[in-house]
Amino acid sequence: MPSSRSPVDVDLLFDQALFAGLDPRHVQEIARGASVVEAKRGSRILGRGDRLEGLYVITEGRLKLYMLSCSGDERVLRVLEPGDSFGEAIMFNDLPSPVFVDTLTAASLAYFPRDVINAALVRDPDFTHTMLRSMSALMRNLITDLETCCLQNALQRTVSYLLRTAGEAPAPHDRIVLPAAKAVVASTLNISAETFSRELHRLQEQGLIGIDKRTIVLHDRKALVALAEGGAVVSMSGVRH
Amino acid sequence: MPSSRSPVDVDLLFDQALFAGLDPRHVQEIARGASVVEAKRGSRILGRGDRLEGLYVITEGRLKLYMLSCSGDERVLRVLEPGDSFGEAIMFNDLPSPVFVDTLTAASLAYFPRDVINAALVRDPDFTHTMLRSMSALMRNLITDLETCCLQNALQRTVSYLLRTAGEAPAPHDRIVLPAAKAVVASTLNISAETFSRELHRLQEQGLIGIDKRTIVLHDRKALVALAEGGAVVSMSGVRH
DNA sequence: CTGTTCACTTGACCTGCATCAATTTTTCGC
DNA sequence: GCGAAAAATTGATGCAGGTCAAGTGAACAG
Repeated sequence: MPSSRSPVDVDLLFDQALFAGLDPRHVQEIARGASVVEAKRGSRILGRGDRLEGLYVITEGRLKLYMLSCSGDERVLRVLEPGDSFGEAIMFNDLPSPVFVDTLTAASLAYFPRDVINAALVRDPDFTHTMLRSMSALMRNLITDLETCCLQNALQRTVSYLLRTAGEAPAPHDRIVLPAAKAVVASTLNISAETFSRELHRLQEQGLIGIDKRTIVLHDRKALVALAEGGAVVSMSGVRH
Repeated sequence: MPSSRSPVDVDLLFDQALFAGLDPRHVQEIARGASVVEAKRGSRILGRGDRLEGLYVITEGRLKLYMLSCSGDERVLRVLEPGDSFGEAIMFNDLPSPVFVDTLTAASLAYFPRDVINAALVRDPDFTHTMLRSMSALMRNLITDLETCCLQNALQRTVSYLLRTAGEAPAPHDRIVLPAAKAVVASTLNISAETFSRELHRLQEQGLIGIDKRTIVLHDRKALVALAEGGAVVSMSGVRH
């Protein structure tokens, strides 16, 4: 694994969710024990079966966190972006990783050894809470994933994804840029790239969205919400056939 | 929700995973803030959308943690048994619950208000670590669930479940008793009760397992492992047809 | 013991989506 | 700007597993 001992830029850490709002002196202390990892596009950062003695926070670039079936097909769980972290679960219970993490683009990560994290947990109750909240959010996401992939059909999954992605920011946006190739996003939704493409274009035909490469514009939120909840399209001109 | 202010039996708590190995005085302190909840079979303990100001530890009985699709079909995520807990994720990030929890049998639970947990976290770093490890284990389970339901077919899911359930104890056993009705277990595996039944009986025909009501005996671990990994049955007499 | 209800099994059928295959479009190195 | 590789689209086909339906066995109240 490409690694470096160059110190972590403390200012950079303040921006990251895990450290936001903490006592600057504590963050400084944590930063002292961290190191920077630079990786070029397509590198494996973590493999199934690997053990991990710390956790990573992404400061730049994009990675995919995924599983492989024995027959070799890949299921992407999540596209990781700056501010996201991974490795908590593996680090805390000291078991081999069940997932792979590869870079999708050149990326730079901050690595925090277990001891540094543990020391910070003892030192700073705020950090403990942030960590617990962060892990709670991850669990919630996993549950949403399960819900998506067990209780919804391909159309609903596609629409839910669009709404979720659009609605995340404090101010919900109507313009989405897919964080990766359509095939990767499709895998996240546990559908084939072909089906994903078909569903998107069906939505476009119905006038509910606009597609331009990886940018998608929502034209009719109300109708989309109805679709996600299992209703048929009623509004506007489109009819499901 | 049925509730009671009767004090929690401290000795009972020592047995629970979340409190095992902790300083008895700290456990005592936690117990002081807890209350007992008794519920009869079929009660709703937690509903989707509910907020939760604490977490539950099961001391007796069995519960199902599940989701509902908008069309009303149910997907059981986990059957909870004594020693298991739920509510952490909801409590820590203070968002409405995405899941339901109902009792499958009469049950008794210990309820720990958020403040009690928070105080314990500040007081006792060991508890913090236990909590983090426990949440890590939950995340790992969710990932396993996703893996099961996205990357394996019905046969593999069935076999994986049998092996997982049999292998859990420190000493792996060959005799499994299903924790609930077959339909509930099937839902856990995200397959229909009918398919689950068919797969089990196919395994029986091949001599790999024995079925007696809710008790299942593994006859040929090696062959089962091979099946779970996607290979065909080679050993013994059985041939997949 | 008897009727009723629930759990489970088994068969027949059907559909949503994966898969395969063939283009077309976009991206990107040079 | 050109050519090759990667990404995306679109059509045709097949099948795993869901659904429906009927039947059997087990559990349980009275």
